[in-house]
Amino acid sequence: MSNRIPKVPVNAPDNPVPVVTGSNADSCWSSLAAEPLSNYYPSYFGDFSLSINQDSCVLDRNSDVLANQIGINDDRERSHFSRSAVAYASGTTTTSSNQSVSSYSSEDLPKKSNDSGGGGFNATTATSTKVKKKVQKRVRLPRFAFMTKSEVDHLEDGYRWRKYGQKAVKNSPFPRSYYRCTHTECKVKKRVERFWEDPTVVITTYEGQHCHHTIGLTRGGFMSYENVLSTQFALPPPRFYYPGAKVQTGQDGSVDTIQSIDHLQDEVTRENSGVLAICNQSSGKIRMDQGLLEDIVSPRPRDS
DNA sequence: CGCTTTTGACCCGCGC
DNA sequence: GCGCGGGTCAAAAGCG
Repeated sequence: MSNRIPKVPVNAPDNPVPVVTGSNADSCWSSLAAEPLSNYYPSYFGDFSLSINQDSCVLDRNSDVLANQIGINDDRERSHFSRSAVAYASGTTTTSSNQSVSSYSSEDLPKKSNDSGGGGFNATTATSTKVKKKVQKRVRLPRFAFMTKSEVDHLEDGYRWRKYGQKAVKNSPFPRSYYRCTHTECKVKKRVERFWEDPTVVITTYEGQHCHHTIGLTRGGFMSYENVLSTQFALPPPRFYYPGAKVQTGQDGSVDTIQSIDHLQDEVTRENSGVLAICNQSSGKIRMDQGLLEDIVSPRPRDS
């Protein structure tokens, strides 16, 4: 991993408002492109660059490159990807083994040859580890990340997650939590951490692709956006909106401020403004407007 | 009792 | 080669 956090942000904006926004993705992207502020936080996100302007904060990689990396070849899908991506990153192979690909996780690595227990390893374990090194290959699955203004760290997204680790992050007062999907054969992982520059913002990073559907309705009764993405990773996550966020509501580029979730939902229903998902700031629940599912699931080109 | 979270130790890659 | 930091493991503790 190379996501070293710079000790001091260079030319950091005085008051960044790190929120993903923009009801019109094209204009959102163009406005960001006009003022790429990624060099404010160079390499902070490793595979990501970070773009911040007054209204938004987006983790991004070049969408075409990313589309290639995650295997979007169709122009139509690529277009959709480009329009609606919040942040994507792709995995990189970092070792030299020519064995078959495996991700660096307990599910994929050979199990320890003994179970001496604990997080510790005794001499026997160390020996077996040396053997394992020869066949071990470290690969990152495709990842995407997004930032959400939320009071709760772990946003409910319709899947069940088991926390398997927590680490202090260098130069950040906030720890990073590691979650793994509880589905038996699913290898999707997720990292959750608070943005060190703005503690009200949560950075969520998904890695991998669910091989199953969601557990259904969440406890709050909201549909997960991932429910409709469950079979295809190569689709972007929705953008998240919260009270106070600025969204472009007019064709002329006019910007409004979201007053409340209900107000936003109203706007979604009435104008089909392109808002894809709403993150309830206090509960952290992601609410899906089912009328907009088609905006998320790009129509697949059909031969017939 | 089964599942989840916590937590300290260990592994691994990378930069110096 | 060594140290640092991110990522993971797995026993113990917590919880419903």
